[in-house]
Amino acid sequence: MSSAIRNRMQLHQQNIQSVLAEVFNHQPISRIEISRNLALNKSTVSALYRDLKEQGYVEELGEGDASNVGGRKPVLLAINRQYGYTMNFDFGYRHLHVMQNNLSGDVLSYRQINVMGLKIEQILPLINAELKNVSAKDNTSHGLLGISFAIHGTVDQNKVTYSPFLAMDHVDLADYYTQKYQVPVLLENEANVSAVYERDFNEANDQLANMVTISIHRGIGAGLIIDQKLHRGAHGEAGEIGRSVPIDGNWTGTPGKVEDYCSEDAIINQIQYEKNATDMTREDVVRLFNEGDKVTRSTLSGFVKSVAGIIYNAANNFDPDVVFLSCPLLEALPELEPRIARFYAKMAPSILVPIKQTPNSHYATLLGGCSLVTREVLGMEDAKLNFSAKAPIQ
Amino acid sequence: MSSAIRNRMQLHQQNIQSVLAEVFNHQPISRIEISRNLALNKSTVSALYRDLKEQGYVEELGEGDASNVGGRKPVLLAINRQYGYTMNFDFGYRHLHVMQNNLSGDVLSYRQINVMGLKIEQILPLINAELKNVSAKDNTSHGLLGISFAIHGTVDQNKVTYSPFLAMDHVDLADYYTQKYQVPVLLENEANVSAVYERDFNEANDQLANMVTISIHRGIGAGLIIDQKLHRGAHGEAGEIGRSVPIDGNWTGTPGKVEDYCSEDAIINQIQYEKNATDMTREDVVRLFNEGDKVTRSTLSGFVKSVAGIIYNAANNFDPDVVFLSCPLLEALPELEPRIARFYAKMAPSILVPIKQTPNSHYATLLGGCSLVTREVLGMEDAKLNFSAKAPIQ
DNA sequence: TGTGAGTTGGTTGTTTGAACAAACTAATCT
DNA sequence: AGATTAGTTTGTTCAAACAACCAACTCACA
Repeated sequence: MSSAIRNRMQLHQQNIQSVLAEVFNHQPISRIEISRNLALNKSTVSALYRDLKEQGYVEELGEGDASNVGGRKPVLLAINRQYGYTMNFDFGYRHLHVMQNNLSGDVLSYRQINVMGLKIEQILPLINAELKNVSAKDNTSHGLLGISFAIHGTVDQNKVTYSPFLAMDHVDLADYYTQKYQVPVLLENEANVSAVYERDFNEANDQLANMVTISIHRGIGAGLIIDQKLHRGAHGEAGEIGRSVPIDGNWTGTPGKVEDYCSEDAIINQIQYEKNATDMTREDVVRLFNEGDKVTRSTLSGFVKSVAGIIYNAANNFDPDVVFLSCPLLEALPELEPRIARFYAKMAPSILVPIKQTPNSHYATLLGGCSLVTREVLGMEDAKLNFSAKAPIQ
Repeated sequence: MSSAIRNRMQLHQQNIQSVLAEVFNHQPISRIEISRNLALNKSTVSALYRDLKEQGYVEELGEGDASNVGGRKPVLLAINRQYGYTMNFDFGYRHLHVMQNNLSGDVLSYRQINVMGLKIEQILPLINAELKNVSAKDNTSHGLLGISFAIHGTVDQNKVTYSPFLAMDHVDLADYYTQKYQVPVLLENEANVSAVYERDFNEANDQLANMVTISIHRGIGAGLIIDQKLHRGAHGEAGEIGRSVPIDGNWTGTPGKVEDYCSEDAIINQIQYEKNATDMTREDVVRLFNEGDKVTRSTLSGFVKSVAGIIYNAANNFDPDVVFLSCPLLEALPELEPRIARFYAKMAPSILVPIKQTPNSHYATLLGGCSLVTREVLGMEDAKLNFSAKAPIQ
């Protein structure tokens, strides 16, 4: 309760934020419309907007259309796309994904950089070069505003606490880049930013309070949106569903984890093993499947059942409005999705949570990071921001 | 964002609520202390308190001690214990538990009524008699303020959606008692109210934002406190962990659920089966265990391992600050708890979530219901209320 | 033991400032 | 011209902040 607003000054600050959120979510929008949406007097909105404009976050786009029964044309307001930009990174297994976004979340540039087999010490110079390169071309008023990193592992207190595929616990990314650029730097788990993406960039989810994004890459993790907020847990480990063990009444010793049976890695390894092959990739699996290879087909049948079970368990644990799957393998084999849905439907007794795919999972990851760091830049961590509303390019 | 405070009237209302919450949480408390806690001017607090007093929720208890360096004695304020009372029920398997509480959550009376084998139609008259009886003895100013029911099943929209042990989907308790008494009537899942109990009645949990209460009775369910709020899920089914299925890569047909292996019922049935007995109760199991019966000991060893696994999975899913166990069987056999903790510690790689027992689970259930309905009476659903702060009985 | 300085709790009357309301200007339509 | 809508200006409102006060206590010192 100590964060609740109590006096007029705090009320004023919050109302400024509300106006900014309205501009963000409904741009281009007129003052009078904001006034109606927020139930604030139009003169109040005008005053609040003046303050915002002094900060530089917003700008006038020109006049809109007048109502068809006469009346003055409204002046359309929008987020200032020339204010600055954020840089958002995703440490993939094979590629470092890099995205540059403006304050409104529009994609300014996107690049993949091959980092296969590189150590973090070798990747850092590539990141620095990227930042330098973008900075040189920049002509915004405030330049770099913030940086986000999506981590395939767990993050606590803005530090990597577990990173199975890329050793990086000896490098403090947040500290390093905050020192270097004096801007907010944010690390977040990859499943978590995917979940944030669905909340903030997908207009279809506007009214949904609870969402689970199940990310199946080299490991398995879930990003949890609960009551419109990202639930990180006490130590940033909420949604680590890949570590779950079976409870079947008769286990001895250390039981196997979900991840051991149905991560993308586990599936590829199993097929590899049964086919006596080495160095197989996802593309090999997709090819084998499409060629009708029996071993691959049967392994992926098991995968389908397991994923259905994982969805069922997640639905029982969190009871979300919707479950998203973020899985490149499933993206490449879209025919598996209805089979997963069928298996899931068989298990669930009454309530069926809709299952949807998050297309282009790397893009989603980067945009989720963009949302988080943009919020930090604007000081709007808890506001409802809809990044899918795009003002027309001028 | 439409629920955010925007104008002075709403601000005023919220500040009144804040003062009420301060009185509730720190009673007996003086105006000046509230002023300091809320960072509101003392004259403002005085004015807000005057409003509250008109409503009747608060009262003056008399003067407190002056500071030891001199100064006027403070006037101590507290929740008006004579304002009214709430009635809180828990449908146990063998007993209907009934508790009467005042506005501050103090227990005014508690009774168990044998309902073994009765149908809901036969239980309703018993509830009505109880309400009438309490009402006759009452001398508060506003009498009955609200009613809560703890349900061993799922609840959505204040209606029972699933109730395995007591058929009650044909009775609308909320509708019936709201009509009859014109007060708020609240139904809630038993694990959920247990979780609310830990949040609101256990001072030790004051700073903890995330808690999981695992309730192992005839079934298994979890109550989730996430970010200090009860997470019910989209359909009131969050935390139904008893329905989880094992993901082990090779299941066929319908897999068994957690509940089938390690609910109290499952354990009793298994021992019963292996000993060729009938109609065993928890007390029989406890006796057999204490007598050193081999079958019972070995079955409970399996139970211990399963519970450890359930805790581990819950910790991975929700990453809470603490896990509570609410289980009469474990309460009766306290020596099992350290064994559960040991097994859990073996599974968890790094972060160990503390495990605690909720003693006297029926009491906890009733008090959790009391908290929820009291909040509704006061219109303070989302405030942080600490029911463990008790003013001295006058 | 009595008095006065210092301290704290609480009230009263005044000021402040952000939201509001009304009257205004501006710009469109029919 | 009259109706309608967008936005500004000017003055009002009212809840919180403030300042000055009263009430009631402690303690030191005579």
